[in-house]
Amino acid sequence: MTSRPTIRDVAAHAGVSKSLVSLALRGDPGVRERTRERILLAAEAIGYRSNVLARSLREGRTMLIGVVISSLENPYHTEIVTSVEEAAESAGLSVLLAHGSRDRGKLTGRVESLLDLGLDGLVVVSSWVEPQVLRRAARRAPVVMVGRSERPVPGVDAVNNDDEHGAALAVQHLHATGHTRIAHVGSSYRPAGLARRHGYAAAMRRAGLGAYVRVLDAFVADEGLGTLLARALEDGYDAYFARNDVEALDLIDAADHVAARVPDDLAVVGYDDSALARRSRPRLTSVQQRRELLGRRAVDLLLSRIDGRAEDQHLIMEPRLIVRDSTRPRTDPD
Amino acid sequence: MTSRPTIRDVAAHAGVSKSLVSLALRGDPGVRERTRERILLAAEAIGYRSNVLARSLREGRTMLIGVVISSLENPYHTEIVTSVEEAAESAGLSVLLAHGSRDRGKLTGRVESLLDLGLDGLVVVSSWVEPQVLRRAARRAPVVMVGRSERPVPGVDAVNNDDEHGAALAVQHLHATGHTRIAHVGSSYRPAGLARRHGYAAAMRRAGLGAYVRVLDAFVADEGLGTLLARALEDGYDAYFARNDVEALDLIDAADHVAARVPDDLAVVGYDDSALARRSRPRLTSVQQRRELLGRRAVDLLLSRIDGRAEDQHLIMEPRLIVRDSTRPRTDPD
DNA sequence: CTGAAAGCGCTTACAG
DNA sequence: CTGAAAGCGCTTACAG
Repeated sequence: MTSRPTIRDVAAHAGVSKSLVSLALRGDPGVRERTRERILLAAEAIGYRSNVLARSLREGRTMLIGVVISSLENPYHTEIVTSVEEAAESAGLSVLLAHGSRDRGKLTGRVESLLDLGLDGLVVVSSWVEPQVLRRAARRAPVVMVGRSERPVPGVDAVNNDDEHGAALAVQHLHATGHTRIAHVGSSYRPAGLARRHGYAAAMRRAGLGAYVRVLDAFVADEGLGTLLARALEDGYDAYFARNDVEALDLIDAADHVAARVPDDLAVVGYDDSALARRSRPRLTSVQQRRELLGRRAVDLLLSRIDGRAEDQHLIMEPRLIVRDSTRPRTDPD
Repeated sequence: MTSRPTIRDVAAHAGVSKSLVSLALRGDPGVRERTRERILLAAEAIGYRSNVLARSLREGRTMLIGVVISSLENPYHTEIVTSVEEAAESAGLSVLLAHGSRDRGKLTGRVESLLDLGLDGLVVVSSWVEPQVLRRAARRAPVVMVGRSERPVPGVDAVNNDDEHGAALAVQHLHATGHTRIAHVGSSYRPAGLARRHGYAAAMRRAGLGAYVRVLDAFVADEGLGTLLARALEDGYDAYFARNDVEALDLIDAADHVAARVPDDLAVVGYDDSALARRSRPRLTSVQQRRELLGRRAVDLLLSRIDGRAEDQHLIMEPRLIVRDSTRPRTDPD
């Protein structure tokens, strides 16, 4: 709280010049070991900490990257944040986190203010950031999009989960465990939701189940999920692939209300393999995105861009299926 | 990405001096309106953005505060973060968020690196930050602790939830809905957990139920919660107050395994009123901490400390009980 | 109302 | 190996 000691104070305390202190602190080989030690001790003694602002101003880079997420309430996103942080840390970068509390305008504001800080790069883990905001941002610093944006933005790198394939994994699993009437639960028209829906329909057709394609979309139907489910059950649909874990749990809840049991009466597959999936009853079979990889790759892209790469790069990561209790075990042919 | 325009570029473009640009940008009344407009237009035209680093270096304050949380996975904490942000924003401060992913050493590191950035203040929403780290931090910038730290730290302000009272609310509610054998579920020896346990025991005694005080502590007992619950049910315990929502849901899960129904066979009260409480089955009765207030007060404390307040301040906020389906409705005397 | 100057704390050539 | 100097981009007195 009392005014912070500077390099000049260290110099005075160690009886050397200002610049020598700087050299010693950053381990320049041209400083005699004994001198260096004396300086380090002096710094320690007066509680000196390098002023990051001043250094950044001088160096022209901050060693800071920003991460933007829509909301802290989405565990899938926060896990990606953690993996970005780990990768950043091992590259010597610190991470500043900003979120928009599900508010698009606020999100834009947070992006701008992060950039005003003079970040070295930005990782966006939110499909809600508008393309033109991304575009503008990319003119100020390298930007990597994790997940889909509303549309591809030139100048912005991306690392994506293969949502079509994730949906296919779910459909294949349900099919292999004896189901044919497999419905999709999803009321989102965001990029990821759409990709999963398309992936579902395509996988159904590939499995020869095109005739059974059915989407429970509470938004379009303007009916409760419970009503939609009851009707689907009547029609013999005993398997459901939900757009994410939350919708999967909502479905299980609805099933409970009509006394249908999971997985005996209906099988359910979620998406995201979130903490919810692991702790729900029954534990949820779910498509898992490789979060730790997504984060690491995002930082890689940032670093190579900072190093001067000019062309855009888009990475696609393959998800995998985690089987738990909300679907039947695989039926061995006998 | 091309080198950022500076105040000097704006000056050249508008045909005025560097300092005039600065004055105009910050709305100094001594600049003629027409001139100011011309300068603003010039800034706009060349895409000028003030360099926050340079300004902070000059001004000696960053208008940035840091918020530290243990982990992004705790929704109770992230909601406080959001409320801190809102309060900070209306005071013209930006928030930098750091978390420790449940790792104590990492948490310390994050605190240090935030402070190295020259923050104007720090809000700590984690009981895991060590007292000596808090102490050291408080010498560098104002620090406010939200929630309990392991012990009070001189120089650090605090805003707390009244956990003893929260526990009492739970006990009173269970008692008022016809229960007398009320057990506590909690295996945490962190500050908040201890306070809730003490509050529970005290409230039981005040209600004349001291003889029924019983704690299901899977950690000390070194037995599964299921076993502890089964035994308690045998002993007639039909009401449970859990240290937090997660433990409450674990209990409901355990009850399910022994085919005991909530709230018919046993009533359950959680703590935190997290998103989990709202979406579980049955919806959980839970003690709610006033998150939005906690955040606002924390920022108030920071601001008054920045303004020079010297003495420490500790605020205590009262929680309230949110009644849902995991406890019986209040029994009207008839 | 306007311009030249100093300085925030740091790092990096550049002479010694 | 060491010291004096310039400059990162900004703001604020201080003269005009």
